Amino acid sequence: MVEDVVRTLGFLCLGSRLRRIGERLQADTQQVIDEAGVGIQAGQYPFLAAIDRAGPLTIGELAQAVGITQPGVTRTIGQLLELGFVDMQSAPDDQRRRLVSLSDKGQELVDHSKATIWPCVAAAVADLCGDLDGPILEQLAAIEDGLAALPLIRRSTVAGPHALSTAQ
Amino acid sequence: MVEDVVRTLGFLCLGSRLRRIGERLQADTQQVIDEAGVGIQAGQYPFLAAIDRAGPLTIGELAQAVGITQPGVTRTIGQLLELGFVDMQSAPDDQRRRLVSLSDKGQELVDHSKATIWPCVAAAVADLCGDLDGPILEQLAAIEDGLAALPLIRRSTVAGPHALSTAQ
DNA sequence: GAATGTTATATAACACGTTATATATTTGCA
DNA sequence: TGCAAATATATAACGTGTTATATAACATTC
Repeated sequence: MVEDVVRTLGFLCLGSRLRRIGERLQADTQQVIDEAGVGIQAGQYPFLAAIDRAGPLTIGELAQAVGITQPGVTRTIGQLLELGFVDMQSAPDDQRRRLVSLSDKGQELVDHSKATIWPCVAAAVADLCGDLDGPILEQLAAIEDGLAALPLIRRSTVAGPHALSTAQ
Repeated sequence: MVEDVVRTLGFLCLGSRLRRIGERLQADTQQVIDEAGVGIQAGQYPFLAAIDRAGPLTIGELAQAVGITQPGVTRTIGQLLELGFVDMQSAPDDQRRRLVSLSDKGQELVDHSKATIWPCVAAAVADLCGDLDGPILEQLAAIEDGLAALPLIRRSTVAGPHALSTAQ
């Protein structure tokens, strides 16, 4: 077995390491979402949550809210438009701004998710790292080891269309 | 100003958040590398470091060492081959395996980096988060705030070809 | 020892972030 | 008023991760 250099190098590779763990966590979260039978990508949720919390937002405001650049927002909102979860219209006072709002279908998805998937994911992640403390490198090691020992989806129980096949 | 939903949602968006911080850290690290006049990508360093530490490694071993999937390794090693930092040859006993080793130029780069860039990056990251403690969400908030207050490159001092322009 | 399965790497297609730049609208000032 | 600058979004090109699959070499089994 080859040593994990990214872990060994510590602070020097912290960027790579955070990315790597984030990708792993998002992939695991995606499993929970798929399990619940919701046809959406994990990375699209923050956009819907932002609009749900703040009301209709422009592309630029969404970029601030979600913390990515404007072209990334434009693309993801394009997908959510295709999927019918959001609507977009020009702001009446400024034709450059596009106001993005939740469609009925989008609001339903958010309401359903708030009641089922989101608490489960949050609880599973909290189970993974909620009690951790101490230096960040040690916590990250614990998170990686924890995910290897028991993936996120095994730490959550979502009631959904496929619940029977996964309930233990 | 719009609220940062990814931060607000806490454990629910931890994956997105780790990715986002990791990307930011890597981009900041890239600035330090560029400043030092080394023509390499931040994400390529762990590959060189792995071979430096363990000796020649196969594609599969590199995937383990760096913690990404095999196609990702194949691509990055292709780039490092183009750049002349590594050599690749089939293993004598098993023609399927490709042994990747540091070229003279690659070994020089690693030796130089070990003496200059790497300690600076590690020190800058340690300055950012070395003294942190407590729950991970709080530490992540401190890291994001810290980067916004003083980017990584302002926390490091690299002696390099452009040192004059950046020394304070 | 030829067929079959397994393993290691390469390639293709895609996801989703970035930077750089184009376009459309609004703002501000001579 | 009309034109230059600023702002908001869209688009293009790229980086780097993923999964799925193809290919080549080795291992096994009858």
